Amino acid sequence: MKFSKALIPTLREAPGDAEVVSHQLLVRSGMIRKVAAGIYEFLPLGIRSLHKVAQIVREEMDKAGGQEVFMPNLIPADLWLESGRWQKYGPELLRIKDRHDREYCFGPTHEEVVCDMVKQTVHSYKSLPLNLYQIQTKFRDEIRPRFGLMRGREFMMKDAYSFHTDLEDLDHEYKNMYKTYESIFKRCGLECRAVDADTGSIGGSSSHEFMVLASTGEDVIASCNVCSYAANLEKAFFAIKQTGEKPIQEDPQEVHTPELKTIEEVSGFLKIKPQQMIKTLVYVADDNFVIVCLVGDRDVSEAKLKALTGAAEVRLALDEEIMGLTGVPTGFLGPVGLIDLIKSKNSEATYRLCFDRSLASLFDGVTGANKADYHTKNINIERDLKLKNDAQHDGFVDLSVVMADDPCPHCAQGKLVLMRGIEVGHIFKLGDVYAKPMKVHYLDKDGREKAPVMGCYGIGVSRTLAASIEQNHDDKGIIWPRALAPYDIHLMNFDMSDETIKTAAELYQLLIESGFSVLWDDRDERVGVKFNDADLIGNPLQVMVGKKGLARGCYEYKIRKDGTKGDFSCASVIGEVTKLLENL
RNA sequence: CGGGGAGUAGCUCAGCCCGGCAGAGUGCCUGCUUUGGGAGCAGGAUGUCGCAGGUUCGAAUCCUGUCUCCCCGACCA
Repeated sequence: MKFSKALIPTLREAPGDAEVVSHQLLVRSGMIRKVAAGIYEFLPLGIRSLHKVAQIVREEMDKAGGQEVFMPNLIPADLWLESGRWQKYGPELLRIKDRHDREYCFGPTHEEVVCDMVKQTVHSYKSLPLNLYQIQTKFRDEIRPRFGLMRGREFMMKDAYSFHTDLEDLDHEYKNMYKTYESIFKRCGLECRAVDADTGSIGGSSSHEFMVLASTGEDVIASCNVCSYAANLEKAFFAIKQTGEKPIQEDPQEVHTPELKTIEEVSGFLKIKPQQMIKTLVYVADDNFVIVCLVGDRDVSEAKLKALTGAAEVRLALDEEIMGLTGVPTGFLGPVGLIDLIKSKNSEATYRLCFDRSLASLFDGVTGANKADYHTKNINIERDLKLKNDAQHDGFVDLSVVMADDPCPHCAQGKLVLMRGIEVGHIFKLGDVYAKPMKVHYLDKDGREKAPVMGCYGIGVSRTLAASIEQNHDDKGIIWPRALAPYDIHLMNFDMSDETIKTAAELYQLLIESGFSVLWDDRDERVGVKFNDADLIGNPLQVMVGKKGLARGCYEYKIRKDGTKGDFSCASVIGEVTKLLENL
């Protein structure tokens, strides 16, 4: 492509609404433009790179036995009513009516449609297993789209759905997809990590996320510095430290703590560490109270709380609600005697008391005395709460967020390190949670009607593009790996003399005929302008034609990634270019 | 939805407090000069000052309403 004919509106400055570097560079390099919040158009350069990601995904999915299909993104409400998600899904689901007042939604995901497809077409175990995938635009009406392509409302996604006769076969396909995802992201040149993930509201038994490590990532992952353990913060847990401390065995003792409500205030006043305190928080999970006790310096994971209670929404209780439930002002609650207190005060309320695993290694703790302005010292879990100091005990549940340096749950030596990541892929074992309500079934060998077990596997195609830039850029612009670059070669002529232009034109033809994709900056611009645009756009290899080089019988080149410059003799250019591009 | 901020030339933004000809830089067009890392000179085009209403002789500027966008939070396969 000749630059002079191409629509490549590069910008010197990034638009003010672009916050993260991938968004800034995608806009500045003329790849995308915003049309509305979270909705972007792809210009010629952008769509080339997007297609590269899609093509890698397609090739690897096909290699893994997937079959490409294409489903509508306008989906009749009937299908979503059948699965029950029409009611369950919130305002994130964009609903629309046609001229006959029939209801539809824009597909944020396609379990319903693919189930319908399989229901209509598969009737025998002989047709299974199946892995059907599509690469298509999704729409989710996100509350707050942000960060350009990283969290758009409309975005390109590869979603795959597999159907199996049994769980064993699903396990096999899950591993197959896991490996396929590793190959896909490797081919995209991304440093990627698979982590244990929360299955969230989609349900199912097992789930991994594929995370691109980047400081601008929206997710936090915890990983072990010794073994391979890695998990999303929503799911990560830690090993219980065996402190070796023995309880002093003194009797619980009330201490006067006037107006001291927070962990910091009380621990400061009593000159103890926050780790020595038992924090007691009251949550409202849908319409029920859940009282969570955990070690003072830790935070409750609302994701884990949701998973434990099955609630759709959880929030901290208001001060009035806590007073109404317990009669104790916020800040002075403690687990000892709390249930009796609630029973006497408020027999109507539905509530639940949970102890986080972090408490399993706590001795001689301090907690609220369940009356205003008093705390209690010398609380021992085993003696005073009748819970064993042992995380395996039923009385403890996992409700806290891990912290940096927590001991790894999988190996003896490791500590957890926290880092940020961008979720580019997610794989799930779904089981029959969609197939059952959608009445998908087939006949097995014995002629019995059965529901297939399903897996589902997503890749954020447009997000992968953004993630690549987050991971590969410098202050000049994008540094594309060759696999995703819009063009292999960015050709420039240094002057507009007849000889230089003619030589450049011949080289341009030769490179194309040799199978390279070439963007030729043939504009009558100064060298600096061309270099700056070339660095901004970030194609892996720049090739320059100019009088000085030609006088030596050479073309010049620069490798975008590391700035290496050099010459190749005009005669051997194809061999040299081939060699250089092999490593880019 | 709560809190904060912004909408003025393609882009970045000034002007608004204190009402009085619509601005700068960059980009764009023309010409000349220049040409190895965002050149110089000269000339030129470009605006529903987000939208609607109000106050006023007069509104980008003051008032009211509204829409859009951004940030933080809540939310989120």
